[in-house]
Amino acid sequence: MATGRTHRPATRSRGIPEATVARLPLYLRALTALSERSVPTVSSEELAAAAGVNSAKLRKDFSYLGSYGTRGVGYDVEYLVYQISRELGLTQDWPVVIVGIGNLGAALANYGGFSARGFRVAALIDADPAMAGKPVAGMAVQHTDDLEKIIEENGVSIGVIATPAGAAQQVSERLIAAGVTSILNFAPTVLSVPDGVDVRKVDLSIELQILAFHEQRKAGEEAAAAASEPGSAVGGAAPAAAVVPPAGRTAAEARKGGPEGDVPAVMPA
Amino acid sequence: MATGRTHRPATRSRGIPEATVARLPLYLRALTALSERSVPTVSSEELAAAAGVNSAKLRKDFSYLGSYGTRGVGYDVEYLVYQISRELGLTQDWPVVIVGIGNLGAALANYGGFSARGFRVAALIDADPAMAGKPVAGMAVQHTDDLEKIIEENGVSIGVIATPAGAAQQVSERLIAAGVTSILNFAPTVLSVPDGVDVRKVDLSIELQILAFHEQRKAGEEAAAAASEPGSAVGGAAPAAAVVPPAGRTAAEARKGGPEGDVPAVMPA
DNA sequence: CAATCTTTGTGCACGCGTTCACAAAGGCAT
DNA sequence: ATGCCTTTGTGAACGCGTGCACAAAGATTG
Repeated sequence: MATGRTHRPATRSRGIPEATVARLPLYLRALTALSERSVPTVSSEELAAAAGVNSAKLRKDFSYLGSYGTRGVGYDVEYLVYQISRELGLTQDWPVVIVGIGNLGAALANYGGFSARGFRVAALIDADPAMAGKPVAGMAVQHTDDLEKIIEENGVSIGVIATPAGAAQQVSERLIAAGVTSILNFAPTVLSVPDGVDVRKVDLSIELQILAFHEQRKAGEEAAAAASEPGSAVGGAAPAAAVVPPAGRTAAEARKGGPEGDVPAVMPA
Repeated sequence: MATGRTHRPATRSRGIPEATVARLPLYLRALTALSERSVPTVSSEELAAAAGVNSAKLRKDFSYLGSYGTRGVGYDVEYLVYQISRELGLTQDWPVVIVGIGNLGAALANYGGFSARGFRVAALIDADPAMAGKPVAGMAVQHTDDLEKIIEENGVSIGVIATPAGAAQQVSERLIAAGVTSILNFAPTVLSVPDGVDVRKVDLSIELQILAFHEQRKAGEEAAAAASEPGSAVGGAAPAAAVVPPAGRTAAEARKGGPEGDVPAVMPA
């Protein structure tokens, strides 16, 4: 289609919706699996099933990248792998540093998924002098003192923070000052960074808490179906109200009931 | 406001938007920190800043839970901690099992953020017989054979999968058959589960790929600002196009150019 | 007790993302 | 070459989430 497309680059190049970008790695993974099985083409329906999304959504996502795909046939697997890789910037090599080599940092260093996708762990950095020099994932841990030097010498622009929460902000500032412009943060803190720096956060306990919310809702509905006792219906198998509300309130306490009226039941008089 | 609230429970109890639920743990963390510093009250503005969100959004989020908060003053920290904990189901104890005790599984087992939030690691399970009995995080690893028994005896409803991708689907099926209804999946695969089972996925490499996309865009814009050479502008410091497009295409290849016109430059004739 | 000041709670509008549904496009069989 | 059949690409409608802006509520001060 080298014919009628001279006016769209600006619209599309920066116009790929964030939600679509977040799904591209998913498609890429599914396509890679198909590629390894030497499947030549896939329909949007098949690929959508493999990636766990709606086929219409997948087609719209691909439409932002361009018109790859042949009507009546589907998409060429290899070609699409290449296009998505290129769009995501995976046709080049991204050196990353991991800061904070505790349990999680070590797990990340050993994680095969990084190198498989064009990411190269350039260095492991830790603040503990006792860690310095120790081999983790076949690589010697380096001390925080050399952070700036490491970033600059390796041209690192992506940093992974796996430190305790208390150290994260300071580490991020040093990383950014040294030239890092993208951060993947595993520390349970909100990082404040200047404009132009991207931060993505992964918080393991948050995910569990979201699951707990839904789990509780399921249990609550079950119980509500059996008996509609407002005081003790919530919290299926495990004993509810292991925590009592704090006593630090005075006026507000008496005034406000819980949302369902089940709080008074567990509130101390 | 204890007066006119007799018709809302149904609207609210199941009406908390998913986006709000996902932010509650964030608020909870910020509030816990304030609580430890013995701060009695916070305004929506302050709390929003601490949680890294917009204050209007925070107030709207809280409004789904009920009318906690006092106009002119703010929110009572302790009271809010309790309300959010209760809403998230953290006032009860959730036993979880971790399946797959590799680097990541071990890191999760050692992760303090779980027990701090009402989650209790009930068991560590691995398929490798050599792992069985080994202590990880002060707990003996158990073999997959006993998975069902462990789930039932401990009343586990939340499972964490940290196995290789190939084993994840089968593990999930066994977990679900044994009674688990919520799964946190770290394996890079799409799990297909029956209705009523919640799955949340965390994929470390996907997060990095999203960062790489933005990183590439930054580099591309920089380069585009300097020179507007369409063939080689993309890919700042690192050499672009380390991967060449596959040769498996015939007709489609000639027909379709890249989105910016930069594909022809790296395509083999 | 009245006036003022602070901060919540929310109605409203806007924009993004999702989904439906279908016309256009291309392969394939006859 | 023609018609049929499959699948893409996308216009349009819908719904959710976000942010603004303000009225209502309560504390506080004189």
